[in-house]
Amino acid sequence: MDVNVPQSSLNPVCNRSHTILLPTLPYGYTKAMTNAAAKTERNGRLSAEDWAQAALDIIAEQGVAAVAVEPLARRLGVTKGSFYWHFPSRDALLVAALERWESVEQETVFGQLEAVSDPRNRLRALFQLVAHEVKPHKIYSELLKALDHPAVGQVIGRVSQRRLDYLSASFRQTGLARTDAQHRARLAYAAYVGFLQLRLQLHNPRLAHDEFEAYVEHVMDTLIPLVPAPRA
Amino acid sequence: MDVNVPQSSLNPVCNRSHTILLPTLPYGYTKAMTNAAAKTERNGRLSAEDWAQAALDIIAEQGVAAVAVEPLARRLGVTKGSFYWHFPSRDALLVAALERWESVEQETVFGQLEAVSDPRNRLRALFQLVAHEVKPHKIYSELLKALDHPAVGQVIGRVSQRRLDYLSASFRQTGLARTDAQHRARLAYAAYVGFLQLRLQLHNPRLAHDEFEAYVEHVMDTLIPLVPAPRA
DNA sequence: GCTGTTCCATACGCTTAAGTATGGATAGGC
DNA sequence: GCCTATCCATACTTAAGCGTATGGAACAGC
Repeated sequence: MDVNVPQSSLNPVCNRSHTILLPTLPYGYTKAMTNAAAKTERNGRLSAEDWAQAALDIIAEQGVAAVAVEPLARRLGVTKGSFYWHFPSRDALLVAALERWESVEQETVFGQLEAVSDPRNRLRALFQLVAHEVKPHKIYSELLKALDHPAVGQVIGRVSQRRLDYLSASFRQTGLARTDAQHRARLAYAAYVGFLQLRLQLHNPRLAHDEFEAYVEHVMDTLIPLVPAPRA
Repeated sequence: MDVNVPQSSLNPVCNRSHTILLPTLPYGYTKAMTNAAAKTERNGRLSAEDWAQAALDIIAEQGVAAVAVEPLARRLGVTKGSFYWHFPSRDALLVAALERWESVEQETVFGQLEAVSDPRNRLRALFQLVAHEVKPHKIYSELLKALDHPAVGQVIGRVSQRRLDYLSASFRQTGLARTDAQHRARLAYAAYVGFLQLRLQLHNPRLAHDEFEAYVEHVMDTLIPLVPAPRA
């Protein structure tokens, strides 16, 4: 019936290790990615982590809806017979991918800011970080679009709450009253989320570089309070 | 082969007029909706506008991806034989729905604010409007999630630009310099978009009413500039 | 070098949705 | 009352994608 030659007989290993290395790394998964790639380099087998990482790559590129078993299998150079050995269902893969993302999300965004002691400078550093590293927030942006899915909603809820708490604490340290700090944190975070949505596909005139820098400066000046009492 | 009784022989007209009236109106389409309902009441036929409106309803409820021909046909009490008489493809329906939305979007949000002359009060009224009427912005929020689709991107681009211009002009009238007004408009609009995303599914503790009002007040105090020179 | 576990290919059935073809129903003009 | 344009139902075909069943390849341990 099938006159096609099975592709595994054409290139047994090189194919999948090729397709796994091709896509640019979405972000801080370098360590885990190296492990996966090394594992894939050693032998042609895949692990559940490889599938979860591939799912995250697809999410970053095409959104949660694009996490489909057969396309992912093609991308990894295998068939879905492989997938259903590692996972019982497509939903289980999504959950695993979300867990993987949540576990490494912490240190990638907020971790490198703990060195800055002054809260105002820390907030400024955070704003600059967010403004210029778009790729890291691609997954988060796509997950926001898929909040309808219950598993996504739970993860996003936890992550957003942690980030809001972090922001709130930083604003509190700048001298704001507690409720003001909470409200300011909400406002800043909403601006962040909206920025993600509006930037990624709405950059038609593609905001000139200098103008964008001025915008970020304006945001920081507007949202980060001045010193409470200069104590001259 | 098919032992099922054709549903059209069960209730030839009542069915579709029933399903068309059941869903709560998403927002200001009452006039057009009444026309459609009346037309559907007169005879059992549908128009292209009925299909476009049904598509908008589905978008508001379940997002752009849920705009599918057969589910919509079931909802309207017809089969897809009807659809493909009015539209050549599913994509054409989407485009028609987007055009319909864009054409009525103007006056529903910004139209009722032209009475307020003072720019600060107008901005405050706008913020209050946006904060408390969530349903009208449901479609916009869903369209934001579907920016990948080119047709959606174009419409959202135009609408967002108009809104940004409106905001920018209002901020300009409060005394801000032109670039500051543009940046403030961007910031306010990003906060609006992020608010939409975070509110709809992220209201786990469901922000107490009073706390939410205080938040809105905080946002207005933060983003709306004070009078430039009180001229006492 | 044999065995059992691990991983994967192939082939299948099921479901949903897009689109096409064609004939039937209905309304309105005359 | 007939006739034509308008609107819709039915019955296909095609394409994806999820999930299952089963046999085969590859590797580890001994």
